[in-house]
Amino acid sequence: MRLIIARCVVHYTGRLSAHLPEGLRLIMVKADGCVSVHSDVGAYKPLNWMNAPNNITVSDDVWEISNPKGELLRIELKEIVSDADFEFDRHPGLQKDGVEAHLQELLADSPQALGEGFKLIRREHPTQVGPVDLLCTDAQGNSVAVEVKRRGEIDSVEQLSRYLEFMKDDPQLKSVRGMLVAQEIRPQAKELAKKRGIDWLIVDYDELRGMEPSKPRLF
Amino acid sequence: MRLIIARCVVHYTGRLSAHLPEGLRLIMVKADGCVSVHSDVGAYKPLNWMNAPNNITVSDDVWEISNPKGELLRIELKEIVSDADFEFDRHPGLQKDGVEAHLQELLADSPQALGEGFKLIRREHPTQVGPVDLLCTDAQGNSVAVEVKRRGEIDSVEQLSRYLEFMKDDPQLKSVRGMLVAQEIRPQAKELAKKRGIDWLIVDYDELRGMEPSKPRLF
DNA sequence: TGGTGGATTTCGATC
DNA sequence: GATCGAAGTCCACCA
Repeated sequence: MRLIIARCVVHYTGRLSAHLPEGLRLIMVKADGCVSVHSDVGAYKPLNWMNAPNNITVSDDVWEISNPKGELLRIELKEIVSDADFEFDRHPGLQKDGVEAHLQELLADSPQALGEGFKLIRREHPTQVGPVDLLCTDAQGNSVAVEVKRRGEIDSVEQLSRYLEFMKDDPQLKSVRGMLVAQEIRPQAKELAKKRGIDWLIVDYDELRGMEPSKPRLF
Repeated sequence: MRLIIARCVVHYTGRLSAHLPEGLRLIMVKADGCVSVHSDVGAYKPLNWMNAPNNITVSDDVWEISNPKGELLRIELKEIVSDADFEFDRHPGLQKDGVEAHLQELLADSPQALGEGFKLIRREHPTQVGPVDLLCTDAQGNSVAVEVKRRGEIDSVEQLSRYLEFMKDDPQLKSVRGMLVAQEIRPQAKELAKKRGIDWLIVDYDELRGMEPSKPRLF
């Protein structure tokens, strides 16, 4: 990884045009050819960037980074304050816990959290327009298509609506209804769900993790 | 901006849990207290990060960065390869050109670009599920709900469909129809629009910029 | 290779 | 502070 602190002017043309007037910034060049320009504010987003694969040409104090999509990043170096290169070992992967997949897993283990008498029929139930997260039956034995999200938004309701549109034609299923389950649901998503006759439920991740599974797990 | 190259172990707990085993990485600490951890791959995303505002406590070789939302980033420094600090001037802003807001503005100025006899009723017309970008009338005086996008995709059609779903219940509006306007529209979005009876129109940004406004602007 | 859906999305505007 | 939509979103997965 090469780290350059330099006074520079930056231009990007591609999906839009963006221009940075002269100023002191960090230019980061990674082992895979990625280039990013950082200011001294904001942890996440660089001011400008070019993801790999890139073609980098350097002539005098002008860098031109281009990619096959026709995007171009042009960096004019006015004054270099620092220039350092470091050799990194291959990065060991990042381990994550608590994302949607895990939430779905917990609910599959404890379908009673969705409602009394709920039973899991199967996970990732296929439809013509994609898999439904959880297919359950309620206490009355009617089918319930469950869409699991970390955060429920309007798109989640749309997605579930599409599934239901197709599932209602499935003679195997008995009067299927939809349920959006998330740790948090936006008001507009609730509005739309209501209009579409879709139930919604807020669940607590930590609470779920502490629940007794309806069936003991194998590990 | 402080740049540390170090062999380190990182843990994040907050919206989820994430763990990085020991490895050589870049730790970036910005003037506003933002902290990010970068590997040598990928321009855009840090492996871990904490956006401002943060509380940073350092004891020996362990950094603990916490924020008011209860998130915690813990960095255990095993070996420091490099540690450098730089003073940046205040960042001059990034200028962007060609984004959706600007496109909407141009179309509001020149509604005739949408069709002969088109007139603007208002921008950001509210519905229960969000505001419609432009509400116009066509030459016949019928309402047209216009969704403006840089790039029209399936979601854009879904979004416009939702608006229409609610607008059709509005007695104020006369036989409202929808129109998707973008610099580029995906084939699948055109398909879906056609199926939904929604018109679509490709507009040229530079051409629009050169158009005579239907009403002169005040600046 | 293109489409789809998730993300510690982030970011900005608006209420 | 909450909410909502855009983003040069990025990214992984899968057909």
